[in-house]
Amino acid sequence: MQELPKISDAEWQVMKVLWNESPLTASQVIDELKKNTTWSPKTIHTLLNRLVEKGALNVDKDTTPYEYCPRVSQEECMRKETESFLEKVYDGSMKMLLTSFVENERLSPEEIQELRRILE
Amino acid sequence: MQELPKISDAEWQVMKVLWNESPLTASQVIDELKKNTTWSPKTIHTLLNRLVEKGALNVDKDTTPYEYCPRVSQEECMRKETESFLEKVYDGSMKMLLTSFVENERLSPEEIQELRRILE
DNA sequence: AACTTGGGACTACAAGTGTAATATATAAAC
DNA sequence: GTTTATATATTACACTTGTAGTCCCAAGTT
Repeated sequence: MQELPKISDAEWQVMKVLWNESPLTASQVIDELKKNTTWSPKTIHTLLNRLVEKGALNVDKDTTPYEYCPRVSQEECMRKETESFLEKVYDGSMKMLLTSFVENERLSPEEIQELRRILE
Repeated sequence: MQELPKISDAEWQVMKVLWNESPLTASQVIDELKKNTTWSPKTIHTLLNRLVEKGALNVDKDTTPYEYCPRVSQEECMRKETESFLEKVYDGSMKMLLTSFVENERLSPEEIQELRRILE
């Protein structure tokens, strides 16, 4: 696959909406984001456009209004973000992350159970 | 405790040096970072100063040369970074993170063993 | 004492980000 | 068809970040 563009924090929220369901028009994205943010519609337009410029979204200009959909896979973006986060904060060590998570008691017993199940 | 300042990617590398050992002079930090980066000493000075402005580092100006040491704990910064990363990428779900990590087979069997041990 | 050098202060500067406002084109309503 | 709303494009603007460069001064060097 191609280069993964760098997606900023605010942009991630937009991408998540479209990864969840697409294609969507700008207004649909705006409606969806109203639930979790206080962003002005203009702001969301800006973010959509930036994401298109970056190659993270595709815009279909043949429809009216335009429709947007992701051009990069959520899995890959997650992978890349996770990697750079782990590298930055935990020197790339998932073990350290989990350790500090457990030590800080940020997991309920049920969650720990679930995690162990995942590791089977 | 006080507000945790926002520490950028490059700044994290500087902080890690000082979390590892402090106080250190700028030149000592520079020497240490030479191992992992190609940054000019000037760049590192800038980063040190920014971190002082942000309140992440303390500088002792009574010594010559100045000595720097962290004012914020690594644990807290890790916690905060982890939280916002998890929120941004995995909707706050450690379970999703671990799941996708396992599914992508980014863990060796030994690592999985270790992780399970941690979860005891 | 003059000269050089390393440290520190201040300055630079473009790209990226958060957060929009304004202007224009187009479609819907009347 | 003209007005009105809506969608799209263009512009704004301060702050952060990466990445240094320049200027000045005190401490050693000759």
